[in-house]
Amino acid sequence: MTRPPRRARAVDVAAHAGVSVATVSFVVNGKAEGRVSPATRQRVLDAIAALGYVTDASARALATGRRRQVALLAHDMTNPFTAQVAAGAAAGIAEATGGTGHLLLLLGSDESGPDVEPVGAATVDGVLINYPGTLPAGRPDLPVVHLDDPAAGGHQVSMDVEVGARELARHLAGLGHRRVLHLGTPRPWSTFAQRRDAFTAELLALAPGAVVLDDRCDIDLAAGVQLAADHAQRWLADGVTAVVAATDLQAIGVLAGLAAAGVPVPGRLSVAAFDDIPFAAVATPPLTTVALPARELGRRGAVLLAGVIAGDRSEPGEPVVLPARLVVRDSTGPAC
Amino acid sequence: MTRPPRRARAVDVAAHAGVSVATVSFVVNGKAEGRVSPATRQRVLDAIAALGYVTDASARALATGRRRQVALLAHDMTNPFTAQVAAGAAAGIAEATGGTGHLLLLLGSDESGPDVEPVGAATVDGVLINYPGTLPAGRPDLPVVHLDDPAAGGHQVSMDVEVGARELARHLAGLGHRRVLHLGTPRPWSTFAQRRDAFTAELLALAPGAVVLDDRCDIDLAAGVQLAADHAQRWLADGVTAVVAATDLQAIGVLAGLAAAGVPVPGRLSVAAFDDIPFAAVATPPLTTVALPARELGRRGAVLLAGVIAGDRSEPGEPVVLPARLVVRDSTGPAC
DNA sequence: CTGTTAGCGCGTTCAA
DNA sequence: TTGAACGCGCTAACAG
Repeated sequence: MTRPPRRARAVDVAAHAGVSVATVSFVVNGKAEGRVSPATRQRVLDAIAALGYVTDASARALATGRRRQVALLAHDMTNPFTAQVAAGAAAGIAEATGGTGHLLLLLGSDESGPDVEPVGAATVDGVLINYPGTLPAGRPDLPVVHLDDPAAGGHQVSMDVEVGARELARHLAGLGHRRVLHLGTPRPWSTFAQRRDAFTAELLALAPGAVVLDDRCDIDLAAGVQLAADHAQRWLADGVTAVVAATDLQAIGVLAGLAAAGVPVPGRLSVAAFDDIPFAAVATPPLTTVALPARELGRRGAVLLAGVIAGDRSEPGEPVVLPARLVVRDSTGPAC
Repeated sequence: MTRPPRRARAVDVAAHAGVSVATVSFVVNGKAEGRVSPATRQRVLDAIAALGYVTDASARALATGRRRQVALLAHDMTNPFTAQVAAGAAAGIAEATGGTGHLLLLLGSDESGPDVEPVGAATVDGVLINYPGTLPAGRPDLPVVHLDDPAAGGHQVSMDVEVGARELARHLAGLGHRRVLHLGTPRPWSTFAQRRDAFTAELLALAPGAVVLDDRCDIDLAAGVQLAADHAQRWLADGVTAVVAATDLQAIGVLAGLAAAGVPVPGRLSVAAFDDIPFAAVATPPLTTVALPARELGRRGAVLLAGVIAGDRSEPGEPVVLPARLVVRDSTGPAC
């Protein structure tokens, strides 16, 4: 058993400061108040600095039962939206624990979906879930916060996707669009169903004769490009004047595919989507999209999770719903 | 001290199977061969399944000295290139440890830079570094692998950025460009310096009278847009016919800024860069860029790190250098 | 082939 | 105000 060379341990600090390990523990954990004299405390602090002592996370976890780690489960962190959620979650964790404390652990950085084994192994105190999957059994009461999954029970923070979808429907209806293609995804996420349903309902309400057709492709650039290249002519033949994608990534791909196919946007076809990732603003043409606060989603989720872990609120309160709003840019125009 | 309700422990499994904890430990860790009879082994396996037992990661880490976690230090995983590196690293870790084992821990998901505290706290067995920063003291011999940092010592995997840069120089020189603007970054990364120097050297070698001007901006879309909007006219006035950015992100921003300013690309100005993130292919016009294998960089780095941790090779061998190649698309054309 | 037992480093109760 | 001692769950010598 090769073991890394010894770092300073609490015993060493204790010896160096001429106190017991208990005292060291107290000052390290901020429980010195009324238990350790200021002078002693300082001696311990000096010893810690001198020895470069850092509490061993594993030992502490074993002793306290808290890992100081939380996981963010997502299916693909290569997706800009997910990356923003993660960045927000990291910020939220730092914020909620005072910087020093829990840290963020990303699983499933790939399309293959998260490896949830660590969750079962009690590597984490809680989980932020941003994909519809199942947790490993064996940890039934692990604190969990669902992100952007309105259908999930329990603690959750989501976004007012419906409001945004309706705003988009109004925008398009006002532009005269009556036949729009909705580009969904093969993934059964409740948020996507919600986007589609709210959009459709509002469009039909505003324009009774309107028709919403359906198509779908994976959430990635290449899939969008391919789909548009293959289906653009059919869409046009079907009388479609606008396509609404579930995500910006798909829409940006579609934009590229349409450009390659020589279909003018928004001249011949309007394109809109959801998310407002940074690339949406620099697409050609700049993409009209329902801006979803990804970063804030992650941040709020992390703060909520930290609260649940700390025991602030064990009962799932009102789900947190973040605002979404339509950002009109140049990819949408009057129906032709 | 509130403690989560008890999950099954090794003792429970042992009791359930009518064996000792040692036996349980052996079968759990795959060391049953020649020590535990197949029948006993099966009994233990059944007990594990029945009880839903999962080894506690903290306890195991404390006992073995290995955390089964590695960290990837990066400054912003919101950057598509970084995200790919991370995805590759996750795959590499899984590959090197047989899937069940080390997991990836991302730090510094933000622009603020990584929070290296966990490294000091011995939360990880090794570190993958993708930014020029310092590790916390106190862990002098922690296994480290540098990614895309040719100037770093020790174990490292990088990319043949120089070859790519020279190829780009040849491409541009062949197109008649003699005055090109190099768009660098404020960050002192050795890889960026290398990109610039190799490009410049080759261009001057091919076209003795050529001039490479300098400008710089942060590695993000908005910075590129802003810079182009502000400086495009000056660049043109200076006789610049091509701009080479250190990263695709900057270039894509520049493309958008140029479009807004009404400067035709590649008609009036050619634009090229490094990385080949997925968005480069769908930019308008599609971006000519030096493709850098981000995913493979992460994967190889992880595999190498796993090897170092396992003790396969403690001496930094030949640095791994991955190939880079120029991908010519439509953003570059003849100098005007 | 299987069981016993001593740590791993830290947190915390209890006694001093 | 401080120190001694036990337990967290697991691994791995060492006995048997």
